Amino acid sequence: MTNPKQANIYDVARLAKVSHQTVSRVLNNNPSIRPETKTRVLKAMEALGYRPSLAARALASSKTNMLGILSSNADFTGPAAMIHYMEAAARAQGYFVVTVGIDANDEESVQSGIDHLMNLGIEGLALVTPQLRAVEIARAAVSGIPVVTLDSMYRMDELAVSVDNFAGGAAATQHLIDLGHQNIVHISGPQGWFESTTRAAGYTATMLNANLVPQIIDGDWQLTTGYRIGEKLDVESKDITALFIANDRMAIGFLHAMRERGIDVPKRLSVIGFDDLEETGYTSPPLTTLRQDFKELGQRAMNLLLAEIAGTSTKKLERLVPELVLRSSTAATPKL
Amino acid sequence: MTNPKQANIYDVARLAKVSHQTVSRVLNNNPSIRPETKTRVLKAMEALGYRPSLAARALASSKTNMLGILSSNADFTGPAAMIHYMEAAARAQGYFVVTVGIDANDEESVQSGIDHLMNLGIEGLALVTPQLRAVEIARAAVSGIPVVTLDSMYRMDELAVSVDNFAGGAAATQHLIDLGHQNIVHISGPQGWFESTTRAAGYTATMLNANLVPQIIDGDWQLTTGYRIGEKLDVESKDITALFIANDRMAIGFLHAMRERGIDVPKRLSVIGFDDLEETGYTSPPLTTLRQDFKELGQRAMNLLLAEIAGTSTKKLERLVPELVLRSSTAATPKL
DNA sequence: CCGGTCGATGTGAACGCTAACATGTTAGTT
DNA sequence: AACTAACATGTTAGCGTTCACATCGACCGG
Repeated sequence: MTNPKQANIYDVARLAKVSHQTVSRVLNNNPSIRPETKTRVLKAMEALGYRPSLAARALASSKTNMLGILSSNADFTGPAAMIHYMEAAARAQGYFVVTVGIDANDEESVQSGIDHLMNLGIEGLALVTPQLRAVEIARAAVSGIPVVTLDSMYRMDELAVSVDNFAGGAAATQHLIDLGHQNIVHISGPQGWFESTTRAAGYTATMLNANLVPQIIDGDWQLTTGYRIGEKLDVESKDITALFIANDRMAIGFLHAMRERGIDVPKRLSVIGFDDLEETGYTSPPLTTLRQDFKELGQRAMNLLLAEIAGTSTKKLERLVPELVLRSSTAATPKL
Repeated sequence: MTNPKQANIYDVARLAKVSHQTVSRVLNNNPSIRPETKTRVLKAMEALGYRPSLAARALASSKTNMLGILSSNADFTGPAAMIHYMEAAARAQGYFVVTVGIDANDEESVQSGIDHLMNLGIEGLALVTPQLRAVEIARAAVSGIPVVTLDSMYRMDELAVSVDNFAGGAAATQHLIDLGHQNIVHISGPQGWFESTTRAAGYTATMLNANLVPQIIDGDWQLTTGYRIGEKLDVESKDITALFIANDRMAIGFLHAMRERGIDVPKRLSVIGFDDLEETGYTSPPLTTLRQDFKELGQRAMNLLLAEIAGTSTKKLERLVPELVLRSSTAATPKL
């Protein structure tokens, strides 16, 4: 278990009776090397327990093999799954992923996070920060390396992968309209988030298109906020029959308030959420919602970034359409 | 925006009219350097937009400034929060954190994850893998650097931070006993997990201590499993009045089943969970549970690791006691 | 007023690799 | 049989730091 000094490329070369450069060639899969020589070198490496020094490699080739992920701390579930799959995709191609968590509302925090990563010499960056402002700051602070944004608006000149939140918002709204609802309220996410504004836009467009009046209540993704809005929402006098709530966490809180108030979901009131958290299959009633595929999202984002780094990039944008998951929180309007 | 070649230490030296070594000294806060010279160098760096090359540094000093986190993919919420705070703590001390996600049930996956990190030359490793087997493999595959385990069993010779799951299991059980329950069932986590066995042990010890008979049903952390167990649990003929469920996700599923079956929680049946997920405040009824402080856990683990690396380590073990959060899913036994 | 010590800075080499070019060897062409 | 192309390998330098040691001046005590 003692550590008799890590072997280097010269030690391997000596043992294999070749030059260090040949060892380097084996390391880098240089094609012009005799199979016989290659095995000899490989064996020497094995025998010495040789591990190439990434630092030396990075220094000599100015390729760090490092990627950065900037991740905002809010809402752990979605991003966490995405990052998990992004890391796997990157590692499959030999890259290391350094994740930096930031407070997206604090510009200073975004800046220092980016600085940290730039000091590392990352070759590419993924932004898992759905807050508009954070993405702006980050993009401005970075230069010379490709940046992919997850869950953002579409800009043709930048790499981005995102759920089509507009389509999702529209689908949710249309689902309620199809059930006969007219008085449909939307509880949105906080301002400054891509998802908020796009989902709300999908809702608004669909409502207007059906000659209905959009009504939006500002939310902030929080479970408690869904609950509080549920506590005091004047369902009766306004005769609201359905709600599209911008995320499942708020919807869970809202459903709880309805239960407490004895308002029957879905008989009296239909509720549809967004995200398809695991627990939404087990709320009472189980929540109808829109599913986002975080795994797919993460993998595609990483592949986009890797392709751009490798210079084999063909497309810049990917867009995933969320899928309607029908459960028991929506039903035909009670007014029929 | 063009990149006229990154400045190096010699460029800075030339501009500041000092030797490159003096620049290096400024970089490393060497005390024996005149304040005047220091500012001059600092100014030169500023002017050139100088960024030290981590690769060169690592090569020359054999200090990579990298830490690894091995994280199993199951259950994103707890680990994700922990990792977030661990990264922040590490970054505060200038370290970079590379997180590798693994499938803890696949030995191959654990091995290759560790390999990846060892190739990087990490100076320390944190294991966020509550599966016994994964921790064993990881510890065996790593040598020469400190390793901290989160949520593990206590071994005096290793760094570890953990929630005192035994105490938590005991507290949950005692709470139910104090309410007058005698026929208390425990739904456990999967075998092979630290948390599973220790929580169950806390339950068993407390039951026996009160001269009650422990009854354990094997679970697996999954929400659906809680639901399925709830569907078919013979509450009536066995006259079960209370359950201690090893995590909140299963408890949420279980509560849902009770609702469907018309079994009143807590009047007929008391239920207590473990974790204090955010949504447990909004289940019906709100769930009594034990809270784990993931932030604290993550920070302490990282500080332990950093102290060990720095050689200023004083303690090896930290243990946090989970806190009982009283809500509405437990009540006095109906048989009084 | 001279050797010794300390503080501030400089010099050369080393870290472990890749890049660029050089060399030698084999085989194909005429 | 000589000439070249292509392959396989070797040689030298450099990537941007830190490390170990050398130097230089100023200050101190006897």
